[in-house]
Amino acid sequence: MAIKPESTFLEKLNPEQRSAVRHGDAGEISPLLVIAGAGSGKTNTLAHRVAWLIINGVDPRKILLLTFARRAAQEMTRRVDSIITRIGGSQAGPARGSIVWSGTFHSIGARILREYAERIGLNPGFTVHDREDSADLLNLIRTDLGLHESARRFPQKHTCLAIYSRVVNTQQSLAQVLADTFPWCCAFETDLRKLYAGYVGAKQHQNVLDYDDLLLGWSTMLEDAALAAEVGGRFSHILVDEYQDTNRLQAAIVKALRPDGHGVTVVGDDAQAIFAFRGASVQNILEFPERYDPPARVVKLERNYRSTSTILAASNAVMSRAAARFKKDLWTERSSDERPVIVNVPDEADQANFVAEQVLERREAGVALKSQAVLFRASHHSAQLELELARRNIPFVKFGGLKFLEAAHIKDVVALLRWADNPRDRVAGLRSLQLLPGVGPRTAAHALDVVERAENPARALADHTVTAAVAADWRDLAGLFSQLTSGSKEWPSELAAVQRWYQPHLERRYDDAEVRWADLLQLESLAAGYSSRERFLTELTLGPPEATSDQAGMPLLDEDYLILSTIHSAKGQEWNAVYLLNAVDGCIPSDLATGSSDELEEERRLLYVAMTRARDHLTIVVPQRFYVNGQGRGGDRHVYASRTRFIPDLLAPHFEARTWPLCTESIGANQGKPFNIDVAARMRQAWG
DNA sequence: GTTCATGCAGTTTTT
DNA sequence: CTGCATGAAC
Repeated sequence: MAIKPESTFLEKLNPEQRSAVRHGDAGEISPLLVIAGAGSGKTNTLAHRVAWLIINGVDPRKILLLTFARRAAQEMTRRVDSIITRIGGSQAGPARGSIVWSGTFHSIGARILREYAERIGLNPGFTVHDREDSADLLNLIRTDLGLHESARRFPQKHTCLAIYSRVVNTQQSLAQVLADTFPWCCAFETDLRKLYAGYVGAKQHQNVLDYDDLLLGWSTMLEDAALAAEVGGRFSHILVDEYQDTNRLQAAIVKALRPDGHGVTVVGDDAQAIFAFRGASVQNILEFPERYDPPARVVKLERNYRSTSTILAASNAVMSRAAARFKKDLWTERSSDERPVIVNVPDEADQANFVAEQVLERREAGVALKSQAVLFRASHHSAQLELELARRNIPFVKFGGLKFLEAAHIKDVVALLRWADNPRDRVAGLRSLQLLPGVGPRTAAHALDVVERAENPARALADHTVTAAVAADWRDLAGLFSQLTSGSKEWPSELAAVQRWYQPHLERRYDDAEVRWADLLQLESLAAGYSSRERFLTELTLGPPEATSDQAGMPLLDEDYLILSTIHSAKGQEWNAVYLLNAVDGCIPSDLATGSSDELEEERRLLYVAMTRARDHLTIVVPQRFYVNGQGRGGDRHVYASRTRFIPDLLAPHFEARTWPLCTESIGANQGKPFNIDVAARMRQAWG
């Protein structure tokens, strides 16, 4: 059934890739597992498979493409479209349409739940809470239940949420999760159980869902076999990217949509599993083949197109000391004499200097800033570098870490929109009301009690009596709220109205109001890209803009800028030159993650992921001294570090060792030697 | 009831 | 350094 001209578009693929793309052509009904090593053209293969299906007559509306991150989803649809227009367009006929069902598990879950809401006992107008909102709601419940008054200190709201989330995503019991992952919270099991029961009740009462509910609700509705068949029947093909980072709940969803696995393709690399903290289980991919009958066919992509042979050799060497289950031998034809470099620098300040200098040097040599990336384990590791870059006027964009949306002022504005969207959303309401001077938790809570029960929330808010001191501000807010709930204003001018109202509060609350105002303008231009308030709010929580940059806001797209990214956010990407910061024990592996051997193995994979992002140049920076938070109070907060344990001396031949600053002049050369001047003595002399 | 001052504790990675 | 809880002052 394959048509001739189409085969030519597969010619650029290697035999394994081609075989993955064409799986099913001969009528195979088994699912497909593609084990795709780093840089092996995974995205390209998956995109070609989708394109191949479409060109061969599969309705693009019946393809479900689940990816891990939003960025990956967009990239995938873009590539499928481009392949189809380039190759298939002429003979495949027009109006093939694009992939409709493409996104993260969470965003697709939200869509499905909204669509089926009425049939499964949900209110389709639900709003989605992000992690911060969920933690705040948990905190409210915790206070209501009086749990904060326990003799021992109750776990923090974020910890409570993390435990809850893990229970949901791993489908384990609370007791088990506490014992395995949060042993220090075991004593609170009973109270936590109460807390979670209250939390679930509150969410339902307020008509909000958290991230976990999007998966849990989706999975639960599929427990009904008839409904599962109906939903599953909407898709002839289900493709999952980054399968190694799915959790049990997600695996259950895929299985329930297609119990026999026919038409299911999952792609991943067990060596790059780095999201266990989120409940992901590498067992998912390891056990995938046997979970189906007939078992999945396994195709391995082992040819690496990205990195030079030396970078690949070093990365493989790091991984060779791990117990990988799908054995792969990555190889490449890109030979090179340049080994990855390990640079020893005195401390983090030097690290920042060194990287800034190297980056500029490479740019002089013709490598654009955009083709260079600095990677690090934890978001704050780049703090010093960010200062140094700003000082030298080197533009950069940072991925990972604090999101644009997590900034207090953005949350303020969004909270009001969300509250208007769903007046029962208590977290949003409390936040909005407390923006008014003189309104604290008590006043806000009382008002909300009234508003949420009212037939007409806007009216109730306006009629609510408050002390004279806040009456004027209250009236303004109530007026705005009524405008928002009545829908008298179009999107996005609704947002503009909110901003106008918010501006004086912003100026009162923050010293750096100007910088924050610029962010709000940013938000406004972002908002223009969405068709309605509801879409804006949902999509914003499920797929927030990923980058934050310095105060100037995102550099213009045509500008050149350096990439700063956490290793986690760097997944799936590649750059010509990669610098890895803080390759020391305590950072990689993080000293918070050395508890179990599983955690340790994940840290090793993290290093592997970082190293394999590099095409031509890889520089690993090892500061001899680095700053540690919360180390012995009063004592020296710097610690002498040693190179990460994942690169032991044994692996030294794979790297070139360097020290920086190289040839220290004046100051450096004399380091430690006393100069011929005693400043203290001279100062004393000045006074007699 | 709100706000401010104080002290103490925790501090990764993301949908 | 920040966030959170507590208690005292407005």
